[in-house]
Amino acid sequence: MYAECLIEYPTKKIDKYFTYKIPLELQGILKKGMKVYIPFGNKQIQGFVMNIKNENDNKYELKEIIDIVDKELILNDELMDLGNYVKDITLCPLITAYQTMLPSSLKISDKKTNYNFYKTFLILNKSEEEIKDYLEKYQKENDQSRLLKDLLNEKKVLKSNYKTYSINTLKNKCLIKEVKEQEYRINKENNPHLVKNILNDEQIKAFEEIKKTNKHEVFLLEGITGSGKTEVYLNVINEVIKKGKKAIMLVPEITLTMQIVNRFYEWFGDDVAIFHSALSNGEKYDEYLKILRGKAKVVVGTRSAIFAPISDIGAIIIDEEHSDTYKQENTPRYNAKDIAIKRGIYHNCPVILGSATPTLETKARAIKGVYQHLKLTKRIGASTLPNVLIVDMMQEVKNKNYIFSDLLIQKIQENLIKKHQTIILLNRRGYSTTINCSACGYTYKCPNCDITLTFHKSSNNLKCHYCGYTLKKDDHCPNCGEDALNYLGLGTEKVEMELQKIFPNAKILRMDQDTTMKKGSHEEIITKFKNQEADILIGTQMISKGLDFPLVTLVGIINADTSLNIPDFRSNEKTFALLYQASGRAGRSNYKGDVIIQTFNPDNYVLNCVKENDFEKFYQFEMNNRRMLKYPPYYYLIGIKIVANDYNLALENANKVANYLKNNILKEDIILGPTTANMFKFNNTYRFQIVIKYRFDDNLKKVLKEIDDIYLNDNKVNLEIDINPEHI
DNA sequence: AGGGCTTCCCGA
DNA sequence: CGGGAAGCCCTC
Repeated sequence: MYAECLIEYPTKKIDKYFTYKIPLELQGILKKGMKVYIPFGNKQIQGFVMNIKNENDNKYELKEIIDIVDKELILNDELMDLGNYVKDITLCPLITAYQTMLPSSLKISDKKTNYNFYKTFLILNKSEEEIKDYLEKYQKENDQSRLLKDLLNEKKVLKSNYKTYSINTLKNKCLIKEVKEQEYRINKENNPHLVKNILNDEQIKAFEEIKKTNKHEVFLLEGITGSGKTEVYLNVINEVIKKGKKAIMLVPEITLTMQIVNRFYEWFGDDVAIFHSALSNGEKYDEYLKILRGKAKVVVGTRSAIFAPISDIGAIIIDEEHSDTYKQENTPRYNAKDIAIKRGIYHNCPVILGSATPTLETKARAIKGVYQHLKLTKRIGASTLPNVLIVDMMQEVKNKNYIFSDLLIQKIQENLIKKHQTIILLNRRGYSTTINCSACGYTYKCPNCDITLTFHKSSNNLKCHYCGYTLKKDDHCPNCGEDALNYLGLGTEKVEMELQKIFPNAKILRMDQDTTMKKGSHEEIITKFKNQEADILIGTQMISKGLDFPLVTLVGIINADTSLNIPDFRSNEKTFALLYQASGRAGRSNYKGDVIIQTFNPDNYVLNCVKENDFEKFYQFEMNNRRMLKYPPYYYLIGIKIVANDYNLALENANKVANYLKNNILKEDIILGPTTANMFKFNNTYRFQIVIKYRFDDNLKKVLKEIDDIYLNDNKVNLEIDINPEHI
């Protein structure tokens, strides 16, 4: 017997099968879809079994498979096929597709404990009698005996309450062992107070439509912020479970979505498995096995959870479907929405895309009838949509208001008096975005990347937000030595300091990448704010998503222009979604909410659509732009990046690629570029970009593969092909 | 990917 | 002629 294997190295150069002999003792046990240890060249690596066959048509002597990595870890036929699909739509090496599906860790010893989603407990590993005997002989009163006595009384104790030394000693004597339990796990039994909210007529209608379907169908659940989409999901999944089937629910980012995850635990308790990249390898492995063994009926997770190895899928839900986190930005560059639909077809089950601000592609398909369009137009309960005001910062600057407008200050003041809470959004971290010298014009720039360094006052450092380069700031200009450094631009850190100056008694929290470095700090900040331990929360876009703070009645958006000015075809769409979502944080209870948008472009159409809370109007406007500029959903896009350490080499090859495309693809296809890519110089590599816009071209993928092959053996020039890119 | 083998270029 | 770097090729 022989096995055809893929090699663990993710390179297109060796993206082919290697045949190995299956030793007798593994025959019958080894299955396709398993990982194995194999000799390769002069070392031992991992392989992935694609096929098992009786005949060997190779002429040379074959090597033998050494062992199976994990007998339980095996990919089923659906997922084996899905790997080929991922390769086909993203042009990645096949092994990369399987590596994304399987938990990366294979060694259970890899487990990291004490991660915030889990707690580690200790239990006895011997009978109570044996422990009592041991204690009698031991005769000492210390941490070790205390631990054993506690265990006799309580059966299970928290590891963190005891000294590591005592634990290790007792573990070595095989008297105790460790078990890990999920911290957030709420069993149905322990939680009899589950409140199933009563659905309103729109929610019922949406739920009934989805429930009714007995075939694969894609639904767009378009519901304004606060309209109760989650309750619809919960009911759908409940129905799926009743039928003996299972469900996958994708969320954009789990740390920011714990409120939703907790709601899932309330409904489904132990039937829920969570899956996301912040889990340690050991934890991922555990959750994966739980799913594989059929112990999980609902998988909640981020992008890669779409590959969860469950059979009998009854529904796939993608919450906040417009979120760009569903597109993977490195190989394999897949979009979880495509995988969801592929799996939906396989399992003959509905796929539900939910959002208040769906992508234009999704909305257009819903309007065309490709997807079934369900709408939630009313906020649940007594809450109403907030009142949005636009403030012209051009006028404010004349009054020397560079950061906060008079109106925003006044509203914050009122809120402080009323003991209501305020959220301030600024989509840029750090203190100031640029430092320059007014004497000689010197600007601090990253030596590796083509951007200015952002100043972080708390650490007195200048940081590159691309590559992480850090530099200590000098007191004087490093170029001319003058004491003339200017701080330009604005970040969350500065907003926090300035606001504290204006309101010295207000309690202010800041949430951005710099304050959430530690695991669990997201949760900590959110919980503090929710418990009203602070009056004002300042943050970047991470505070705009899905959070529900009943007492927030004011949202201030500082410099709404930043995201409008990003040179990307989606910048309008992203801006609308960000501001609309942020606005949705205001007035989620009985109090009427206010949103203040500060901008230098008060007449901007997108901002005015936000002001009017009118997604429909925005949609019409932006569809028109996209049609005229030939962008999705009217045209498909392909992005090709040409990357090299040398500027000229990159440019030269970018031109070569463009020429090759011109000669080989349809005349109707549009080729843009080569131009410098978005992060033109990044980590000392130069990046050029070509964009293809096309409508119908069956031959295109073949041409892309050809180009890809040309650069296979070039180790100076790298190609990155992104099919249906999220950003260009 | 990574190791080994070949080639090629330059100083002596 | 020799050494070292760069390129090329192979791995079941």
